[in-house]
Amino acid sequence: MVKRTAKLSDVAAAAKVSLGTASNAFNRPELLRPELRDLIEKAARKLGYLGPDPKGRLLMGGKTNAIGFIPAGEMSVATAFNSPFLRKFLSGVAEVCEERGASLVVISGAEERKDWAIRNALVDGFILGHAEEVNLISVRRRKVPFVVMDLDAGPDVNSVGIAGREGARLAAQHMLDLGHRKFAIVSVLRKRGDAVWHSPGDRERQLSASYPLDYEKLDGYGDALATAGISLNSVPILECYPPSPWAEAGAHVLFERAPDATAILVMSDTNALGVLNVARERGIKVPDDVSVVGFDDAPDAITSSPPLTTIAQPLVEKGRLAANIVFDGFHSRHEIMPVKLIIRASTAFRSNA
Amino acid sequence: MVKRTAKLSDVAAAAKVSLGTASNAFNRPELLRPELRDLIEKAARKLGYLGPDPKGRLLMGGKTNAIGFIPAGEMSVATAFNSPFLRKFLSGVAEVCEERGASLVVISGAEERKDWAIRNALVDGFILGHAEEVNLISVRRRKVPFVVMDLDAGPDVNSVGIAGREGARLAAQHMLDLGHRKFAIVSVLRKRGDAVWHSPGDRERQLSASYPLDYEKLDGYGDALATAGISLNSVPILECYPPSPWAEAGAHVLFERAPDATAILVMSDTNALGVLNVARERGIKVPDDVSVVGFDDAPDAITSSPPLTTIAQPLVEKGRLAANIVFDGFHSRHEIMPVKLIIRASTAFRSNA
DNA sequence: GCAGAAAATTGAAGCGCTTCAAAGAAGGAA
DNA sequence: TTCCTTCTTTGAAGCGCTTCAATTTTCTGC
Repeated sequence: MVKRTAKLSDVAAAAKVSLGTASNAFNRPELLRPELRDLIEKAARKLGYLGPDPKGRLLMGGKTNAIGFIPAGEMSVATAFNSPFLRKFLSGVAEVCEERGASLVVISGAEERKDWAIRNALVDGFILGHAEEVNLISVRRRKVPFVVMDLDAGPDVNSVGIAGREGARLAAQHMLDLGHRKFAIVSVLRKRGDAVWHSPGDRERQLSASYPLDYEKLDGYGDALATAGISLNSVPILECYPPSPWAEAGAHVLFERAPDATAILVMSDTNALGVLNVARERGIKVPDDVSVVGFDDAPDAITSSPPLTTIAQPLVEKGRLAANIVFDGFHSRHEIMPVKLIIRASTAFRSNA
Repeated sequence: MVKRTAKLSDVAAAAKVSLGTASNAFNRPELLRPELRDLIEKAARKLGYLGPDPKGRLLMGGKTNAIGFIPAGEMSVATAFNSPFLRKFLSGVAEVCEERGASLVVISGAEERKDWAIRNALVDGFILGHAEEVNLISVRRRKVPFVVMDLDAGPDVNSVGIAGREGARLAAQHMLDLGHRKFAIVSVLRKRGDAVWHSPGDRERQLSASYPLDYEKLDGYGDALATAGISLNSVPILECYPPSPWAEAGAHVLFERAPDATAILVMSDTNALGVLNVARERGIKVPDDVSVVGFDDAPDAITSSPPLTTIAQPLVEKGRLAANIVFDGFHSRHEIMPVKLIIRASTAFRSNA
């Protein structure tokens, strides 16, 4: 005899009150006479009833009191937690969740399972790390508010991005101001894999696995270089997957194939830190021999050696904004957050060449 | 005229099939004749029906396919994401979630709201960062599997801990082996606030806001020191809240009040890194003037300068184990994970005093 | 002690879906 | 043609709770 766990109706019966009253006893106790409340509580205790099951409540048009975060592309949640960039972003999201008394659901699972998870996640809205086609479709079906990060996915889709082109322009301009003329770019490879090298000169160069934001940054670098008469097309580009040890492997490729570059423009701090480490390893002095400028201002950009010059984006604020948009149920907000150049110690005047 | 969003029964009606069949069309399509299935799909499309609402399914005894993580005590989720310790632990948890196709819910909210969140979280189980009385009660009510970290909360409660006493013993013994005889201990203050200083000599010394694990470590230090005839009671203890800038503030207190200590035993790497930073700032050379040993082997222990000697605990494995215990629905497992001494560069032979 | 207002309780109708025993159809063997 | 399988589809019973209009009880003031 498996005795089912007691439910609200059992308690109501035991206390000889109606189901509605029993419900109120737990949710709006101020509505009933104290003595009745006691009676019900007593009955509940006797039956081992532990309060309303959230599953029941939910159905009645209830909120789940949680929002979901979907990491971009094939990124695993474990990777996400380890990314300084996402960590800071997520703390912004978490702050808002906390303020609103909601929980944060990190959706995991690769490919098909992820899609299933999106369709079934018990959340009131989503933050998409980036909009993959598939996910976007599934998210749309849910008919809940959502926001896409770093990508304009259409006028009817909330998005929060940054002034990527402007940021990149600032980074490159900074290098130009320091007298640099020999550049190399490290772009972000958005899927796990070996770094991809793009030699200068090929007008049709296409990055292999990049996001729109990465192209924006490329344009921004180009904007600045153009003012000095340098064609973006003459600059080599390395696409590199940021997590360790890919960043380091990529950095080695970089130093081997572009040994004469004195200014390295990196689209992500994680990659930039990899460059710094490998430079040290190879006896290349930063910033004496080579200057490096990153992007994002991840938390460890400040503690690296040397501390990294980078383009800061307001990561925590970005997370907060995204979360608030979802909680407030907006439907077509497009926010672009400002960026700024943070000069630390990884850039210096070009040494006399 | 607000037109309610279509539900499964509408689809069934439109396709002139029973509710049950409609349900199967979406969940076990192989059960129906292909043509019927098409019919239903067509009807669904026409009505703008986007597939079964997870809320409905849930009620039918369904799993939520998610487990919840409850940060210890008053720690905010934002803080949790920024703690190197928890980050690594959580990536272990996330790995398992991913393998099992489940999501990870990070429960937030302070005090009362948190309790509400626990009672209402849509999860199949919990991992408790630490067992606070209140939370434990609420978690219990949920009648779902859960596991408590770093604390034995009773025989019927799953727990995953580490060999804290042994680890601390190793740390202190290492210092003894290096010839140190003047110690200071930095313990973990488990609530936000200024560091608390405990002078040596008071036999009744009670830490003010510490967890059982912290006392275990204290015992471990004591075990080792005893072998050298040093009484734990003669060693000053600083209790310090680990996040920045408290760690640094605490470290200043430490150096002011225990200027003659040459060996600092720190119960958390986060605090140890604070000590390292402040030492540098004050011109104290580590490990030449002072040796420091941490605990946890947080990710940044390896990149600090100098790299931190510490007691490693298998954080990722710990997260994995905890998650698996919850998913597998165990009820009284008590696991203790091993620790080991990792010698890096923050400890050295005592300089001739 | 009574009418009317205020407070407390009830009951029934869902919320949207899954499940499962049972009924119905279609197909084969005799 | 009839009986027995096997494959499909149905129907009804929940899952556990909330809500709200309607009803009943209790309280006020005179």
